Amino acid sequence: MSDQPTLGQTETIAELLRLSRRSSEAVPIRRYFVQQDDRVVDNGRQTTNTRGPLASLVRTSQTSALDLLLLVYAVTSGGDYGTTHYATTWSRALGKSFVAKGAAAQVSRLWRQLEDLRLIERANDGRRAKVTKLLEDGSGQPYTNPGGDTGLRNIYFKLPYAYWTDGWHTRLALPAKALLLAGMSRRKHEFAISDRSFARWYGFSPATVARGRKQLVGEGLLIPTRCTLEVNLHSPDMTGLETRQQYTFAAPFDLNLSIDEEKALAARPADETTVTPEDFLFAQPGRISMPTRKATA
DNA sequence: CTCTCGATATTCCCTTGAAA
DNA sequence: TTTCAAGGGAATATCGAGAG
Repeated sequence: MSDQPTLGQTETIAELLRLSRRSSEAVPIRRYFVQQDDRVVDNGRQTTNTRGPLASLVRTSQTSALDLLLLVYAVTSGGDYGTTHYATTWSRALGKSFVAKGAAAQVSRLWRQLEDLRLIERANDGRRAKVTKLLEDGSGQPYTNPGGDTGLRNIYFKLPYAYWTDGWHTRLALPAKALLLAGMSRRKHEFAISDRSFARWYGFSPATVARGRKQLVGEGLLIPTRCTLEVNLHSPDMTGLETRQQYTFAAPFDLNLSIDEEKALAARPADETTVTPEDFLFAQPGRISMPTRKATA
C-alpha cells in the first residue's frame, strides 16, 4: 500500500452534501418512513400495522444501512434521484474500511439490504453502482418530491445537515437515531415518549425507545419540559391517571412543526397553571400541565 | 472484432459481538 | 439464550481499455 493521503469521513460527507446543492441544508423525509398511516387504508378498514421501513432497520440493528440510506436521501436532491459514486467513497462516508476490496463488499451488502426493503434501486453505471432512491414508505414506487403535493402520503419532516456536520451521525447509537427520526416526524413542539406507546406506533422494542431517549437526553438533544396528567384506566397505580413527561427537541433538531402546531404554540399562554386532582376532574386530557420536577443532585 | 488484463462490484462463508 | 448484523477473506462476475 502507498502512503497516499486519503479523504476522511468528515470531508467525504461534506463533499457529498456540497454536491447535493440543497440550499435548505435539510433533507426532507416522508413520515411514512417511520410510521405508516394508522387511521384508515384505501378500502376504509382500520389497519393495525403502523411501522415504517425504519422499524425493520432498527429491529434488526442495521445501523450501517440506515446511515447509508440517510446519506443517499441527502445526496439525491433532484433529476432522477439517482447517484453514482465508487463504493470506496460511500465506505469512507460511513467511516469504514478504506481498503478498496473490503469497502466494495461492505457497501454492496448494504445496498442489497436497502434494495430488499424496496428503499433504493441499484443499477450498473460502468464499474460503479448507480443508486436511485425510491419512495420512503417501502412500496417500491419511484421517488417524488414530497413538497410538490399535499395529502397524507406527502407529509414529511426535515433532517438538518447538522446531523452530519455536527457529528451526530457518529455520536448517536441506533436507538437514539431511531428516536430522533420518530420524534421529528411528529412535527410537534412538545410530546411525550412512552416506552410502550412509541414501541407500538413505530415498531421498536420498548428497550430501544428507552435507550434512545436516554442518549438523546444525555446529549442534550431532547429536553424534558413539563409533566402532564392523562387519563389511563390501565395505569399501574390504578388511579386512572398517569403522569407523562413531555419533551422538546433542542436546536438544530427543533425545525419540524406542523402548521397547526405553529398556531397552537403561538396561542399558548406563557405560564400555565399547576393542576390539582380536583382541577383535573373538570379538564380535558392533555390540556393542562404540571411544572417539571427539578432534578435532585 | 475479440482477446486479455486490471479495476471494481457482488456474493458466499465464517466469526464475533450486540440486541431482543 | 438466541438471533442476526457487522465485517473480513476469498471466489466469482462484470466492465472498460488497450493490443493485435
